[in-house]
Amino acid sequence: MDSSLLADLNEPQRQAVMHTDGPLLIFAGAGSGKTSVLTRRIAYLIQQHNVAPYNILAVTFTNKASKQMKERIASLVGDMVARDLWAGTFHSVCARMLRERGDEIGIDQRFIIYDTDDQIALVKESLKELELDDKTYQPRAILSRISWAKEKLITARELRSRSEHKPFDRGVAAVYKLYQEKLKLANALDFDDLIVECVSLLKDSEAARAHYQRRFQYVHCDEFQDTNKSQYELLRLLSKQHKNLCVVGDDDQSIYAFRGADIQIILDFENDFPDAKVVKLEQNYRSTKTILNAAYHVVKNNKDRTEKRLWTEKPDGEHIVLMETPNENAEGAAIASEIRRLSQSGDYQFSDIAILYRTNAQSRAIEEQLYRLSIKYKIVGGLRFWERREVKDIVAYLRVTLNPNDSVSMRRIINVPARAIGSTSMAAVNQFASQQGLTFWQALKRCDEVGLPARSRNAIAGFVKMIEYFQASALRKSVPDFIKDVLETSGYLADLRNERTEEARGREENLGELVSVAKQYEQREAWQNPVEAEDSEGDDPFADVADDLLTDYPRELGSFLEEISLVADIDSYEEGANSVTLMTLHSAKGLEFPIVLMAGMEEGIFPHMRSFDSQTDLEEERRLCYVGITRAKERLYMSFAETRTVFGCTKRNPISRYITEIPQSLYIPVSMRPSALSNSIPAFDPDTRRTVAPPVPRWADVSTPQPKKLSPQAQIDLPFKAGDKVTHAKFGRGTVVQIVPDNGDAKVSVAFPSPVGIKTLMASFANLEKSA
DNA sequence: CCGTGATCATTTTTT
DNA sequence: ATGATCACGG
Repeated sequence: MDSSLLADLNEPQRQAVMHTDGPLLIFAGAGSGKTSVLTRRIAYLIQQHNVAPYNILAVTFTNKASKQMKERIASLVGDMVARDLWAGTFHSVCARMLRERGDEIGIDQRFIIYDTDDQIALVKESLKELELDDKTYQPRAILSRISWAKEKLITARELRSRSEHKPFDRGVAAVYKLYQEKLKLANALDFDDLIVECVSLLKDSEAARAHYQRRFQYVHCDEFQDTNKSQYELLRLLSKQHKNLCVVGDDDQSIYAFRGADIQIILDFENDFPDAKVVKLEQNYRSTKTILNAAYHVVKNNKDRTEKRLWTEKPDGEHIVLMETPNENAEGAAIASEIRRLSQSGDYQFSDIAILYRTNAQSRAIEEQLYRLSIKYKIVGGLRFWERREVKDIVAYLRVTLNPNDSVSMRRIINVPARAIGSTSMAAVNQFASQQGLTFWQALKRCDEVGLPARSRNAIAGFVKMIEYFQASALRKSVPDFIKDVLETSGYLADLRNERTEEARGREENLGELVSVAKQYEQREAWQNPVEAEDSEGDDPFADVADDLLTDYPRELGSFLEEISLVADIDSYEEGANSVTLMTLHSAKGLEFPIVLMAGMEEGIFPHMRSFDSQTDLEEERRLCYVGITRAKERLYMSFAETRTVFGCTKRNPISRYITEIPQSLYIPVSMRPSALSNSIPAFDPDTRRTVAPPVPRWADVSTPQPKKLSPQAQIDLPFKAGDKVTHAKFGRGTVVQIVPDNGDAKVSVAFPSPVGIKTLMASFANLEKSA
């Protein structure tokens, strides 16, 4: 067994695996086999050192990463053994510890988790109560400040005391305080609280501290460069007794400073743990020399990094292709046609290809062009399922059923669908509640005592009755059945059906999807978590909550809600289906693809405008670029558009500075544009931030040779010409009258039968299909 | 109380 | 461009 665990490891990797006792810092460059080392190390502990899996903790940032880790460890040591290993995200680990032991610091273990929308709602409420103006105190800004404080373990009180000369922080501190009270009242914790409260638990409860410190003989943390102060504190507390803290990270891939990740933590680790062993993994097993070279030349421009350079035994590989296009539609078209070419060559499948961009908004133009060429794609992120209105509404019903004191969810649904409980009634009930010192829910139940017209009182009484019915229903029904019950009984579905719009149809479908998600959950749980499962990472977060707390408590519903509170976009990403993957550069971290296309390599897009005035932010963006480049195994494309329409107005962006940092010998510029300007590729002048012609233009032709003057049709690849019959989704069949080129797109005039008449449509939006 | 229309701000990244 | 919020009138 020993030999198989260590067999195919290189020397530093082997050292990392075999250094079991004492703190260990592994600098793991991109593609250096980091996950492999981490999983082998854990397997090694179990098999060679007879450590019980129960005594090992592995923390990651995404569910996907932890799931993957569990699977890989299971394949090394067997399912039954791996079951007892505790592997999860920071948030899920903390949530679980708080469910087990939260009562020791006064947390009701049935707490629910508030997401960003809920948080915003709560901040708005607080602002109103404090009579603070939401223009000077924008809820988002307040919230991010509160979050900033929590990540640094700064309490409302501390924030206030250090805000002497900072009027904004004074306001924030006031909101922070009230916000926390409201959370408490709703028996809710926000994302940051999960960590913060867990740290409190370990600090303030002797018993809990002793329990967990004894238990966790070995603590591991993946993506350590992304940890913030509170998370680091948690790791230190957990590993304090046995002092076996193993962290893996890469300062060059730190891209989450905006949400509190502190790169300094990994850089200071050796100071905090003077006896730490440090291992550097610098051999890359993923990318070609060209790609690695490019990545290095970009990231080396950062000042705040430890110098290191990855190397590989792989060949030089293909040149990077740099594509210039007139606008974002043409960029999408160029990407799409290149993807088609690659797949037709037979060397690559769609699933080998990823398109990465800085912001989600960029995906639309690309999607349209992929769709045009019938290239299958899937998107990670963007409009998320769990954030859709209808889904959130129904989830709010579930939450209220579980916990009627969840004020945010209550407000959300009390009049959705409309049941004649408007703001006047709400205000009255609210006032009554604070007068009598009641919760909102208690006040609702006693609405007869509120001075309201009978009509309103009846409406409220009906609502209260409905919720009470749901509470009973939840106890005897399975989660999916219960959700169906809610959909019907609340009238939500009926309301939706009445709308008879395309949009409502879509919403209805999403709700159907919600039911099937619940079904899947139910099946998975039943299969994975036989009733006795005690400490298996079987994901019933209520497994350890004292039984007396749970009488009359629909625990299945509770754990379902927990699971869906902690999902990330990337968690739903699965390899397999043969389609191109589109996602943000952030989501791409940790993944790899034979072919990567990075779109929108322009100043203002990437680096994003918002980072222009901060050196730190620009360096973070640069690391993001590094992450993007190093996702590629074989071929890398970068594209930029000469003009781009953002917020409805068209801008001209200079080429990204990061491209200019890549040695010219590594890439081949390609112009997808017929205009005269295309004779020179713009180069970035760091002084003026403008593009200038390079000294020696080096041109290669596009894969399919382009004529000097491209007809607009060919340029955007329209499958029809004047005189052809086409079909439009709304207007039906018509005849193309005229095609006028329009800056990489085309205006197409189509004659439809009356009463529609002649319409002029933008080709890229109209989705015209040629018909016989 | 509810729906409509106007105005407005918004878009970086996410557990 | 799109979506959210707000003011007004039914």
